[in-house]
Amino acid sequence: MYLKCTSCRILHHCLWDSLSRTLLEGLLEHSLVSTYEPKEFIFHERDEAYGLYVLCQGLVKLIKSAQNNKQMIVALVHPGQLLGVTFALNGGLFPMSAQAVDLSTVLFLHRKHFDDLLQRDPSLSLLLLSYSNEQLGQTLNTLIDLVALNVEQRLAGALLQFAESAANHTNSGLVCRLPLRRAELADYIGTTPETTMRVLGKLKRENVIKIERRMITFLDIQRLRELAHSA
Amino acid sequence: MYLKCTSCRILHHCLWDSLSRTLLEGLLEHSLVSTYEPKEFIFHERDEAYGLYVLCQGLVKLIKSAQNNKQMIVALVHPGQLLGVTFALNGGLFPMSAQAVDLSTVLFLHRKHFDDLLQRDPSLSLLLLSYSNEQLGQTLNTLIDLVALNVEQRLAGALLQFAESAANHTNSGLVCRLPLRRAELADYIGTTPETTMRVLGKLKRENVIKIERRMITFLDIQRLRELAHSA
DNA sequence: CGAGCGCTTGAGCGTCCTCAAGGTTCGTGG
DNA sequence: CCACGAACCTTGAGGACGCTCAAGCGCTCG
Repeated sequence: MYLKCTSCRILHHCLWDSLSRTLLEGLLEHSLVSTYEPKEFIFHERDEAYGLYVLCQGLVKLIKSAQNNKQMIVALVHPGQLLGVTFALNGGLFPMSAQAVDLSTVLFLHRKHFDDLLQRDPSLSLLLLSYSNEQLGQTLNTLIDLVALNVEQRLAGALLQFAESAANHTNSGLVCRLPLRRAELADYIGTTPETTMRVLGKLKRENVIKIERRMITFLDIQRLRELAHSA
Repeated sequence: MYLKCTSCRILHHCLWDSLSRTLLEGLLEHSLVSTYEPKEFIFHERDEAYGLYVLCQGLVKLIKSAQNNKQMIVALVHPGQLLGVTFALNGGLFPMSAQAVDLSTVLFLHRKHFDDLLQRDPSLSLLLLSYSNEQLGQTLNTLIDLVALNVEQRLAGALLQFAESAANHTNSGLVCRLPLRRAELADYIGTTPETTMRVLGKLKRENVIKIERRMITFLDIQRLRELAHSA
């Protein structure tokens, strides 16, 4: 289900701010848009990287799997961000899979058009380089958190991320929709659903958070920060 | 202690194979060389990245630290490889520290000269991009190993790396020098020195390896592969 | 209204960490 | 050349954190 996307506004923001107008329009002209249902894969680990993906709407998780049917959510991708960074250039393979969490609209640019753009504006590759480095830095943070922090600290950290990205104030505190299900949350912080539940339960009992369905209320965000950062 | 390095041969290999001769010579002309004793730092986490580093001789570890004086060896850098990838371009901060393991010779290229090179040959940035992606892929592998594998599997994997990179055949099996001390080995596979010792002891008792001082003999490398890959 | 999936909680146990102590190697200076 | 201290290596005992397996409940959607 491919459509031309000439009216997509998301590209005018975020990463692409520093690009020239001609580049942006070239991107809009040659790229293809498709939508993905929740749990649908955009690409799989070890797929050949035929091009570049940009998320327009929705939420996508990047996951890496191991043999023993364990997996880890390596990153969450928000609208305006790239998927699969630039493995497309190597003609290489994706090191992880991309799977829609919510209904998502994704823009795809084939490698050949991408190469054209790079020819026209060499500064594009520098932008991508800084993006790739950003990704690397994020992954290193995930890595060190995994060895140095316990589950409660990691969970607190993840919840704080959600709070910062999409929370609304109400009279009882910050409120936002949990973007991930319990099992996904577990994969995100590198633990099991059961352990995630137990720690969530502890936070609820201590009146740090409140959860109803997919909505989470941050009753004591200061306490949550203490839990995330201290020993 | 800076010296001009016009005779360094290492740059003619490895990463730089695909660069033009003029670029290579520009690199040799403008870069500075210094040597580092074991345990000496080349740069620290959160340092401003003033330029690019290339390892000519020796061995360097990239480490990331957490509050609770835990740390993790994020990568080992061998001669011909880059340190700190290209955080230099952002004018950003290093996300990890670089510390010499063995006596090491390191080439430094200031950002301003690096920018000149990028101007002259835009394909350089693509090369760096693929290098950065390679790093990211490696880090993702470390990450998934950490959540999906136990200590024995990770240790077996690390030992196999050493065997592949620098082993000599003898009549009793493959032999090589362990590049890391016990505590470093522990930081490399994300555990404690004590646990590392216990698993090493188990492997010795089972006649999979033999260790004397810093020399390790691989008595049954096939068994080691089984331990690394299976559940 | 029923089936399936997601959520929640419990019991038991295994892996790995912590703390502690003793032995060995290495470097340095007398 | 030897002696000493420091860093490193090695092993033990004990315990905590988080995983596994299992079961019941609730929501949601066909």
